[in-house]
Amino acid sequence: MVITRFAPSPTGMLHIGAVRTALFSWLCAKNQGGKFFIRLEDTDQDRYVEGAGKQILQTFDWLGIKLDGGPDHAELQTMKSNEDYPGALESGKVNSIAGPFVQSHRLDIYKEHAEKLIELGHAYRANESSEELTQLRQQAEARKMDFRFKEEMRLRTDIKPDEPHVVRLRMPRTGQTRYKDIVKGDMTFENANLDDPVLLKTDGFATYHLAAMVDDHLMGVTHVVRADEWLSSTPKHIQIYKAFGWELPQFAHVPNVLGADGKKLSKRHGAQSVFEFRDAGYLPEALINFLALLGWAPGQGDEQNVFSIDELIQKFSLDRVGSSPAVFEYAKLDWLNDMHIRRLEPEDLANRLRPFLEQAGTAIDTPERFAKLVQLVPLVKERAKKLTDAHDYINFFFKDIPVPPVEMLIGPKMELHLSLHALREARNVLSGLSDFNDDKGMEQALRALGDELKLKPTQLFTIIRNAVSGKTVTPPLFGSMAVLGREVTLARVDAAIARLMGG
RNA sequence: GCCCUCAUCGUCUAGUGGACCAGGACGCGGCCCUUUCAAGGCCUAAACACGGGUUCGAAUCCCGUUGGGGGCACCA
Repeated sequence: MVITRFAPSPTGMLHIGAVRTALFSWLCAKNQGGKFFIRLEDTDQDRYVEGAGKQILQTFDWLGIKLDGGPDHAELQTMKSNEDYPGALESGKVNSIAGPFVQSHRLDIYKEHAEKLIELGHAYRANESSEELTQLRQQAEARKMDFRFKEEMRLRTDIKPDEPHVVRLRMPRTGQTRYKDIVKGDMTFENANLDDPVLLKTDGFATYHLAAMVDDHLMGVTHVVRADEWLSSTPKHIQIYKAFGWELPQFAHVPNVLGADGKKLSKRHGAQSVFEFRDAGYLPEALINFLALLGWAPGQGDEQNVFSIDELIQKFSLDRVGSSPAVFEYAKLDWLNDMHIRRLEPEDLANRLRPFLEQAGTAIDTPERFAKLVQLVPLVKERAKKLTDAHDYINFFFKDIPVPPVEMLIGPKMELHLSLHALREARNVLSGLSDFNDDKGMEQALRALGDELKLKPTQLFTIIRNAVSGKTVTPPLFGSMAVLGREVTLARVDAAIARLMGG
């Protein structure tokens, strides 16, 4: 059984690059029919940011990523600040992965394991002050040497368990640590280049190195999928596993996501959190599709670009993840968003559009209005790249429009009186229509009128469009009038005729 | 400074020694279609970072250079 995890620290908004790492981790598990869970790594009390845990859970909710394990209400409520979130799992797990999933709830476990390592001779207690260590490091640097803990520091046994101290891993000083990374390939590290990491801090909290390894082992993680920045500490982690005599998981270090300038993604590159993408009108399906393509491609002659989430799960594999950093570019995201918008069923799209329309000032607050929206959806889905684009196309269906100014009602290369005449004739045709819902019939009739008046389609239709919508850019005219209905359409045409007569 | 790592069109990528004068997608430009805006169809431009090897033959293997990214904490 494949088990993967995403283990962020609640130190702020989940970065879009981190989301991609999480996505790969999740896809890896789901592709194998495995499990995926979230663990909150809140072992650094100083960096903790209130509300971050909640936001992380919310992020996965919005993305539609279901967890097989994660912090539950009880755990969330007892975090440094109450992080409870309605969408959290009831019991912390749905698939028998052992919790708790918040590291501050597992302090005893880490302590116990640190002691075990001391017993085994793979770790030791130390109590140099950070000032002392800083000084030693500076001295080493001054002599252009790499700082290493001295042997006498690594062999102390005089520190009592009850006095303040840290526990450090005693790394091997010779030989190499090797492993095969799923994305980076064969890795070799000279142990001589590595120093002893702190496992347990003076405050009793474990560091990442200890906590994450102990948890991954205890929780049965088979594939450690994490960001590139962990690559160089992997040999330390492998030594921890070895010290315990545990079977090694597979490691996969996924490369960073870069901004358009080739630098690591940061605030000045625009959107950071998925919430910003959500608010900008992106679909979770599109974001996931886009993120998946950042570093992964199906390959083997498969040139598909647009993937549903299920297709991604089916085709994804970690060993096809590239090992070089990828640049985040909005153009393709926008295109994918467009593609995914079109794939949605009308009702589904209408529901997703609703909050954006309401925010833009068009309330969809009655069943009638919603039904109208659903009717409209086919007319706008090809035109909207983002959910925020729809409002401009559809607002004139939901509210009264001011009578357009005279200039707008004069057709291209036409005179006022001719435009007026054309509009009157159009009104006659429209009012004579037996079935106003039949946009094809409507089109036929109006085209016939255009021929009769010796007007180009553009000329006639521009006048009608502007009169009926008050806009120069709209969804297809005939479908629009059909949705607008006979009454409203004719009223607007009449108002336009009156305006032209006045002018 | 030291360690690790990466390098194909502007961007995401396919490519695992001959099938590659390098394929796809986005974007760009053009044409067609067209009631506006889109969409769609067709077409064009656009890349193997550089220098050395190895080999009959290299985008693919090796070495170096350059450039990018990451790491070197009682942070994760």
